Amino acid sequence: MLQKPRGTRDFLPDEMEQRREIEGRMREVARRWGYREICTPEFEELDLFTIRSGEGIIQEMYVFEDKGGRPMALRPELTAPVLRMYVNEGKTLPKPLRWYYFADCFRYERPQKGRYRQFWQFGVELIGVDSALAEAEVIMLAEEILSSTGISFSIHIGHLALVRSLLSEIPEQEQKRIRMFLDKKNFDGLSDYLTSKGWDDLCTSLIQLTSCRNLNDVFAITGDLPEKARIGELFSILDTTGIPYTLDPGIARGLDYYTGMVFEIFAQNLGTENQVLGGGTYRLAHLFGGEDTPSCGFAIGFDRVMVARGDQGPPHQIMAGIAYTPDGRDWALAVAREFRAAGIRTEFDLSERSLTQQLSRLSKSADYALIIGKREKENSLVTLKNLRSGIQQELTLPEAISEVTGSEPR
RNA sequence: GCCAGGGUGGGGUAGUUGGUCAUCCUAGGGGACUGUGGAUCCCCCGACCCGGGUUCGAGUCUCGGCCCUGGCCCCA
Repeated sequence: MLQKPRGTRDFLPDEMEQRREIEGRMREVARRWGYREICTPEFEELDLFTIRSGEGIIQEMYVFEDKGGRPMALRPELTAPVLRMYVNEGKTLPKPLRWYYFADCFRYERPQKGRYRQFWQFGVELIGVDSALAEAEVIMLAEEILSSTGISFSIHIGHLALVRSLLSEIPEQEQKRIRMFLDKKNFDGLSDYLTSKGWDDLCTSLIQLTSCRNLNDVFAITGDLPEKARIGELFSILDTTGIPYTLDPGIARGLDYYTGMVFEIFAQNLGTENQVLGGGTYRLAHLFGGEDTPSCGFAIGFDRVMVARGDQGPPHQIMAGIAYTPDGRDWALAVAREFRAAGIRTEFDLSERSLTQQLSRLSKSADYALIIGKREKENSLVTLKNLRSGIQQELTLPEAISEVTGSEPR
């Protein structure tokens, strides 16, 4: 038997309805904040992804040649495509741009809990504005979107300038290494590494810095920085709004294009892959041939949010089923048409069996049964039976529709 | 790429030191039942992940592969 490709999933209706429900909540929050949806191609020229991340990521991607021999890749993420799109078509639009996307991405990696080879990201990009207020907006939006999904999470916010200020004397390559240790909170590894390089004196201050949880302590270690006022303003805005967060100067993010604020959000109820969101302030447009443009954004791992929620069952929708005798079929078809026109989910019996059997089937899935036979047809009525209470009544079609429409989901 | 544990009908399971027709529950289909449901009874459907090896004989032992779950690495 054929199997689905490793790391991919099939979704049955029960799961799909839950996913659409959560996706819808995320879209709604983004809409209320003035963000509008965009869409980019499922695959792009390979260069788009290697320009920024190097050739090394090729082995983590689905790469192929098209029939013209052009190197292509299924998108492994959406920030680069969105910024490519901005450079191509968005340059002349009034700034700032508020865009969001919900789309699938592909990475050739070892599947784990909350990590698949095809996965969905919900993300926003705020393009063309460079301010503490913009950064605060993005963080607040992230908080509100995740809150709407009902999961529990914690927000960690950092700024790359903080660690960088202590490393100004260190060559770029070694800085990167050090940031990796800090990001993982691997202090032993850090200590060994710094000792081997003869920079022992840095170790204590770096560890102290990444352990700081308020700005005064941070600046006591770093001293004055050019970004001090900007950082102070960001956190002061966040404090004003009362949004819960943890200051975390150790956050490094994996990529070089981040320039300032960086933040990550972690969910409870997940395994090792517990990060559900990552983002920050970055500059990417100039790499794709555009003007140097400040941007800020984040991406949510949608599948991880769904894992963190757990299976809560699909949202209930009122359903009516139509059971009929052969004499009533024409009238039953008309009734079904009217129920559907009124927005009611309505299933028409296809078994052509006895009423007993039709009702038996309906009792498992439907909230209401519409029983239609010769009598109903002759009087242009319907018999509406509430399958939960067992109460049934003969009604006109409009009466039946308003009875069903007015009922509450169980 | 690495490590550990797994893979028996659609879902969940039993299967002894290798030895009849591979167990049970559930789901699904049909019937008893052509104007009133959930119950009951009966019937049906349907599985040893794939391939090689050992053996008279493999669901069971062995090797390789595939896939699943979790962890490492990585994480744009």
